[in-house]
Amino acid sequence: MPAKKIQNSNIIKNDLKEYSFFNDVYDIVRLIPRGRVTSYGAIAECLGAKGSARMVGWAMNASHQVRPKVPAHRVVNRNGMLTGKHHFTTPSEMENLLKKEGIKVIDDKVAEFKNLFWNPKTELEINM
DNA sequence: GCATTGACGAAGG
DNA sequence: CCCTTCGCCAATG
Repeated sequence: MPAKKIQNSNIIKNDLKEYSFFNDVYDIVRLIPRGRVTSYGAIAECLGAKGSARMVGWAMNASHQVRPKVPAHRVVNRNGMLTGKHHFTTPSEMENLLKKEGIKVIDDKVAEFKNLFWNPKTELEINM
């Protein structure tokens, strides 16, 4: 699959099951540059699973224990809202991490979201 | 096994 | 512009 080609990073070997989809998601998220953000749907679409944005969210859920680390805070919903903040160690952690990268967060939303949006499909120029 | 639940998103009212 | 419905599909009860 495309994402595996993007980066043959050390994929987490979940002992028995290896969910390539999850790993593909993690690989893409790891490629998001500092100070940029993307959305769940964009990642899903990039993987050819356009309608499965929720699965990306589910993958993020498990991403905390994954190594190498996954910058899950750079993934927000399509409106730039920090819908996943409650899944971090503290509700303010996600916002703090983003601010640390120079991203302004106003009212749980990424300011200038449109400009900071990093579309994996076009930025990486994946060929399916 | 069926029902419910989501860090989603598009469409319709 | 807000709300609901629906498709999506792994995980959970």
